[in-house]
Amino acid sequence: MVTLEDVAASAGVSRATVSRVVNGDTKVKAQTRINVEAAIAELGYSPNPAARALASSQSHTLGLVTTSYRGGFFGALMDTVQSEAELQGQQLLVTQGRDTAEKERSAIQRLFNLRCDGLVLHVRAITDETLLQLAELDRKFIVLDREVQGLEDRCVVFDHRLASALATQVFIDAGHTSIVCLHGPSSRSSSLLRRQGFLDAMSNAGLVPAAVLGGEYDMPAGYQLASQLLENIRPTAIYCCNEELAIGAMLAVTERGLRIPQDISLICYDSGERAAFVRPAITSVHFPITEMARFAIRKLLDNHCKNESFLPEIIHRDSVRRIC
Amino acid sequence: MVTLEDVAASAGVSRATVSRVVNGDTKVKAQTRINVEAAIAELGYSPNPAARALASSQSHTLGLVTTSYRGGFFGALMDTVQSEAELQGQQLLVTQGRDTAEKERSAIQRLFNLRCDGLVLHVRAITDETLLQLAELDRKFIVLDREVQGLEDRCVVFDHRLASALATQVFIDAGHTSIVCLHGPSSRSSSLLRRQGFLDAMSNAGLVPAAVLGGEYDMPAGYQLASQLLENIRPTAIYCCNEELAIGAMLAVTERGLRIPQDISLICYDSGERAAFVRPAITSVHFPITEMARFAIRKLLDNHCKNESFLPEIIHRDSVRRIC
DNA sequence: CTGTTAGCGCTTTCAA
DNA sequence: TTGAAAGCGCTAACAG
Repeated sequence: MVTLEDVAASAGVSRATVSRVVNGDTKVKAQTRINVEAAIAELGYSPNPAARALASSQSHTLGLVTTSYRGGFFGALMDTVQSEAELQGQQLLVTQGRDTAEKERSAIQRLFNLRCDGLVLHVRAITDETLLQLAELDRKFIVLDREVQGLEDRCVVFDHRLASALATQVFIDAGHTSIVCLHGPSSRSSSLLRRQGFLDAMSNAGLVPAAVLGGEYDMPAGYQLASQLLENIRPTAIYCCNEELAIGAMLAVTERGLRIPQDISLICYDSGERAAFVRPAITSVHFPITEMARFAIRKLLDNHCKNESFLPEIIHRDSVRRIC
Repeated sequence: MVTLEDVAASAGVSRATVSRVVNGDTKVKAQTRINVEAAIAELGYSPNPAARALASSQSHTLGLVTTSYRGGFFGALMDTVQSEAELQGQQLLVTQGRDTAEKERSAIQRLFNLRCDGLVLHVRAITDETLLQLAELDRKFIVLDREVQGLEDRCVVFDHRLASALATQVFIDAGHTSIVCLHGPSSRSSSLLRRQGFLDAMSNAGLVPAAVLGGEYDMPAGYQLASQLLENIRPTAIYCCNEELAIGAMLAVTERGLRIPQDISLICYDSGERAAFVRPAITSVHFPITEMARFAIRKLLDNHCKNESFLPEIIHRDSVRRIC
């Protein structure tokens, strides 16, 4: 491997000067810079990150802790976070928490031991208290999609309850009265909030839910819940708290020879992964996780970053029928 | 941050000794080891990876280049590769190639510039030639699911053609004669091989395909191809070259009021992500990508690793009906 | 079994 | 605007 020293020798300058041009320091004579750059190109020099990290005590490495790697949601998250990190000249280390507090804690610990400059945390199991402790240790991190009391300035949040209510309102405005809600695990607060938003909108409209069923946030759950539901009742609208649930429900609905939206209307919570790509395309409330992730990275690297707020947005597609 | 030196001072030994116990060197007196370990625990010492990398010229970092982050396949790949890497005490840097040769090349370059000790490449667009050149540069890498002429010892491969033929044979053995094949993009060789395997089995059995349709490897494509198909013909069996395609096809089939497997049987190529989890569970040929990925990491770290071969396996589930 | 001693390749004062 | 020099925290011979 060619080193700074090699470049310095080849360009006839000191190592310090090469370091300056590599790091874009302005105090270098134009001609010197040109010479050095030529030497770099000729030798194919690329700085050794370890040496750089050791000397500067900055690893230029960010960490991301997620709940799991499975599901479309993760791909989108990972994609955005990494693109943004690279844009800012940082590398990214990713680790999954696998839904237990202990694993999340150790993942975070490991990433800090690896000397990450900062972490984006998309975690569920770990307690607020642990997060608070971490903050006191002066660790740099941002919490994605979770509100931690006392750490508001480090949280990038979204109003799931409002978003959910808005989505439900679409059904109500279209004249539906027999509406069911399929939601995720009660162990997740964002899941509870979505369910609550649904209930808000219903009671506001003076409506009683046809049913409210919960399970995992995956396709089989959607399929099963919807199947079980349709054995007993025949609602005109189903609201699904994520995309996987919605696709599972679609399968169950169509399997029974019912059509969407002619017989049953559908709306889901989405992160832009698949709702738009199935047929019929599903009308949804957009959960701007990618925008939020991008903002999280910016915030991590720039302390003066002003807080941004993310508003729910309804995306009208083809899965809602208007009832006269 | 506490350093080796701090630990050495606290334990009353030299830095070399601490380094020895940290690295599991055997030549340390039991009592000394205990003292040092106590000091490490007390001080909460964790080695600085940059210093370690600089001194040893080993980064303990592996790289993974994938085509994309989207789709269930990637999550599974990433999950296995990372778990295995961690098991071996390595971290993992992941980058996506995004399906262009140029991006794949630069991703690989970047990872090597970052001083990764080795790379797992799951790439499509880059040419064999480029890979060959890389090998001559003495870069350490393993190519996943692709056969490169002259680089056989660095490739972890799977016989897609055979696997696909085996899957098709299941239909044939069950008495089906009107079989269609839904395959992926013709730009991918593994996609072509799967298609070819289907044709092999059909012609072996003296059967003519009811249809052979190709498109993207995703759910919308599966939905569209199957819909279009069912407008015109009514086969008794559909073979899908991946899981997404199969789920899209299921949607189209059930939407028409047809049942699986009563009216139409289904088999798909799978990587263990979803075929087992939809209803009915889809009979499939298992593509052991996780096993292959795990092996790739081992091979990367152990040159004497003997080659392993991965055999296709049929997993019988509930989507195939026997025709008398 | 343990300590001493050079570096690894870079950044960063401090002078010049 | 440039160079000299002192580390950053660790590993790896080499002695002892």
